[in-house]
Amino acid sequence: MPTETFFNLPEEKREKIIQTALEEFAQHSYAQASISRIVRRAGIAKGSIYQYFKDKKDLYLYLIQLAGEAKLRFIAQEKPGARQDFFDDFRDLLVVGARFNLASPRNQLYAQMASKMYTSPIRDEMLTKMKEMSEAYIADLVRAGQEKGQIRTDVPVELLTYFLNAVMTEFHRYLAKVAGVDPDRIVEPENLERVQRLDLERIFTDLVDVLENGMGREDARWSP
Amino acid sequence: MPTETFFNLPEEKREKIIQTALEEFAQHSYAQASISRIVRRAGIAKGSIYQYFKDKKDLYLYLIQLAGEAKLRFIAQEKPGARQDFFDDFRDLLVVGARFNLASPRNQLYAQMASKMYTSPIRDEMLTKMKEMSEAYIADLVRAGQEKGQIRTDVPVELLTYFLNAVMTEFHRYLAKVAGVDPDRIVEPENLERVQRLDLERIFTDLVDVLENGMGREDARWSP
Amino acid sequence: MPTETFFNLPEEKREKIIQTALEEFAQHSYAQASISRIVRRAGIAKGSIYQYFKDKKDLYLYLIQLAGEAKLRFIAQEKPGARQDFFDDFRDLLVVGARFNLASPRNQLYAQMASKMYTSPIRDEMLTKMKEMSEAYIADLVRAGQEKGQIRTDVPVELLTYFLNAVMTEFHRYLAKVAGVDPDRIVEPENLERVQRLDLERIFTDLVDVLENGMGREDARWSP
Amino acid sequence: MPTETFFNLPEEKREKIIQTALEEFAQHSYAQASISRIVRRAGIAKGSIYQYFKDKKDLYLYLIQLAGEAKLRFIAQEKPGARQDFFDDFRDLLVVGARFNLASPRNQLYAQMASKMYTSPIRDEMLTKMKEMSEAYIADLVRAGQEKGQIRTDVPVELLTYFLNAVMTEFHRYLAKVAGVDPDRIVEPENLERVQRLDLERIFTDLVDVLENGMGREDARWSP
DNA sequence: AATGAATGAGCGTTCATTCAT
DNA sequence: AATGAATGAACGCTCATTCAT
Repeated sequence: MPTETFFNLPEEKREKIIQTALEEFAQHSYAQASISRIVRRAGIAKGSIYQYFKDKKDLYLYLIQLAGEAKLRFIAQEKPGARQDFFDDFRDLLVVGARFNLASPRNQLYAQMASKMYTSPIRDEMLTKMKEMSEAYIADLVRAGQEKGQIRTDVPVELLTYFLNAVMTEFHRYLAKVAGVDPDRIVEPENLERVQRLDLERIFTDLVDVLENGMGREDARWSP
Repeated sequence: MPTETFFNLPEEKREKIIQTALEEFAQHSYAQASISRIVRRAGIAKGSIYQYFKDKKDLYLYLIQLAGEAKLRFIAQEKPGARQDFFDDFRDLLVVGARFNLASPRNQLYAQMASKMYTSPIRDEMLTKMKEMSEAYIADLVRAGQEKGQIRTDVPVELLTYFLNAVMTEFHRYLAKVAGVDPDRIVEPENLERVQRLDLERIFTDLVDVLENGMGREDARWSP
Repeated sequence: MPTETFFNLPEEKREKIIQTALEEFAQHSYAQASISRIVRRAGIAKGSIYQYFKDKKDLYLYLIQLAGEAKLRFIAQEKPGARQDFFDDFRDLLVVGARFNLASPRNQLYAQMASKMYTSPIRDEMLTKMKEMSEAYIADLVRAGQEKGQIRTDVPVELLTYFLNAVMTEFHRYLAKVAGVDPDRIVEPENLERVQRLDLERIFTDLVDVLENGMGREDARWSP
Repeated sequence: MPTETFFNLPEEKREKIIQTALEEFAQHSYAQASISRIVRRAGIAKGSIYQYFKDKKDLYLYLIQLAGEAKLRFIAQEKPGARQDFFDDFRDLLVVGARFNLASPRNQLYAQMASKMYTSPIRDEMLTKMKEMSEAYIADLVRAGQEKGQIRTDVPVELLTYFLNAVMTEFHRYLAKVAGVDPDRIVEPENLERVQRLDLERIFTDLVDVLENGMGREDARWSP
């Protein structure tokens, strides 16, 4: 995590550094990301970055953390309270997640950083914990859904959780695919716009419908 | 592709090189994978690797090709012919895929290499073709399933394809999870064994059941 | 061209680097010149040279530029203004050129770098321009000489230009020869001294006399 | 010099090796010339070249020697015996030299190899001797010319020798220039043709006329 | 606190040459 | 005699990190 020095920096400078670093790490893999490029583009001295962060890894982890926090904050704020129906809730989750990503270019960067969590070459306790938390959250939802009698109980909860996870993880690729956009260049404004123009409501509805029929309790399915 | 020289090498040496290179490239991203490390661990001279392969990229592509071939060969041999039912076929696909991965540590490496196909920083005709083929293969299956009246037609085929893709892509993570194993260390023999001890039949059956109910045609569902 | 960093270096260090690099590039062809050798002999870290110059080519071009500038500065300072007679002017050119080369070992290095201009494997705009300028300069002199009626017009101007060029290009070999010195080791102080002790005035006079009789207008020749 | 083994080779193979090596060394500087490329293009084993030549240098020197010999043989055969007039003789020398170069692509390669003699990075006794011989040859001609009263004696013989040398050395550049051809690509057939189409007779006549007036004895000049 | 010069291990790649067969 | 695999030093260059000011 950053040093005290970093937090004493004038807001603007701190922001510039974060923005630049986000762009760098979103665009490149951890190993390919270049500290030199970051300081050059942020207009600060090479040595300074090491006054703010212990090393490359430290900066990287901080960005992921920031991303996670931003996402959580957004969700806490935007997500309607839990409703009665699991699938409605899950749909809300997807909607809010997508809205987060599309809300601003910065959020797209956050989204990309957050997704690195799962494939990062860095072994780190914090990452592990975040990963576990997000998986546990889904698992809890599923379990609650089962208890409310909305989710079938004849397959293990882990399987269903994995299912939902897979769906969420790969979702942005689907959107990119449908929008005809390179999934790795989704941050670029024109690509972002294209995705925003999709009929997301419709897509979500279909998606959740598939899930509902696959995962829902027998008698809950296809009753008109 | 490798030089003639490489194929003239004694089996054992060739094998050592491939094994070492597979481990290196499976463990690291393309950019991070180190030729120096490979030769050091394979016990050959730095110059030698360049007698066998044009350059790093050449070696990398060869490994992916090897992986693809091995997988195809396995599938051709093990997969029962197409049956009447889409979901039975898809289940076969998963079963055979998983059996391939678990058949040997080498196959696990192959599987990891093959999966790089989708995220490789290398733009190469062969890779592109392989990727397209595998995506088209799933889409074709889905379309055929719809024609046979086994798959619902009220959601776009792309959505269903994406679904299946997500399931396949993330599947090995699920197995690792259930087996209580670090997904990135699945190659290690003891981890491999743990996964092998899972009741794969049961897992597959459940998984496909979920899919069948989510994706199948209305009247095909839940018929006892 | 060098980075700002380079110019911020303490004079002495900068000088050491330039001197070492000049020696390396003067002694070897571009391809054979070794950055490793330069840094070793200059006593700096390998990475440092890349803080000062973009790459090998950048360093090389800088040295040539330095050489060109030094020579021009010297000429501007030492050369008497144009006189009436072409051959007097050309003699001046030779005199000043030779004086430049012999003024210091450094200048000898400069002279060697400058001469690389003509045979460099590097295609570079600056080099091309310098080459063209120097060729055009001679051609202009010749044409002016013809207009003033001092140079014969019955042979093509290109032939005469080539003549003068050949004379200038090979001149330093002649001096070396007469001084009994290896032309490739002219930079070494003792060799330099030997050449400096030659009766240059006499040599120039003879040389220009030959040229004047060969190239001058008929009636201008041998008039006592 | 080559080993006995080399001379025992079938004519055709030996020829192939020489031709390929000539092309390589003519096209690249000594350091840039690549043994690997030579053996690849000559279709022989890497090790073989070292059965024929001690090392790269040995091969290189042999090629220069071959070139020198070929040129001498050509001259001995084609050059009219010494005539009365020095300048006629020198003109013959140029004519025969040019004819040699243009006689065949192979001769162009020889010519380029021979010219490397003067700028070679290799210090070798043979080279030194060849260089000295060719300089001495010119010097002898000049001295004889003076004795016959055809060359002025009021400037040192070395100066005149240097003059003629410069003229000969730089001559091919002049031809290339006039023919509008890159001097470094003169070997290529189309460029060779362009040079061949020049009015060489006229060029030689002009050139020697300039020399004659510049170097000839006073009373020999401009007598119609 | 900020600077930016210095460092040196490491990279992929090339090459002439050697050596076992 | 011929082969071609093996070698390893050397190259230009990059990089995260350190350190003196």
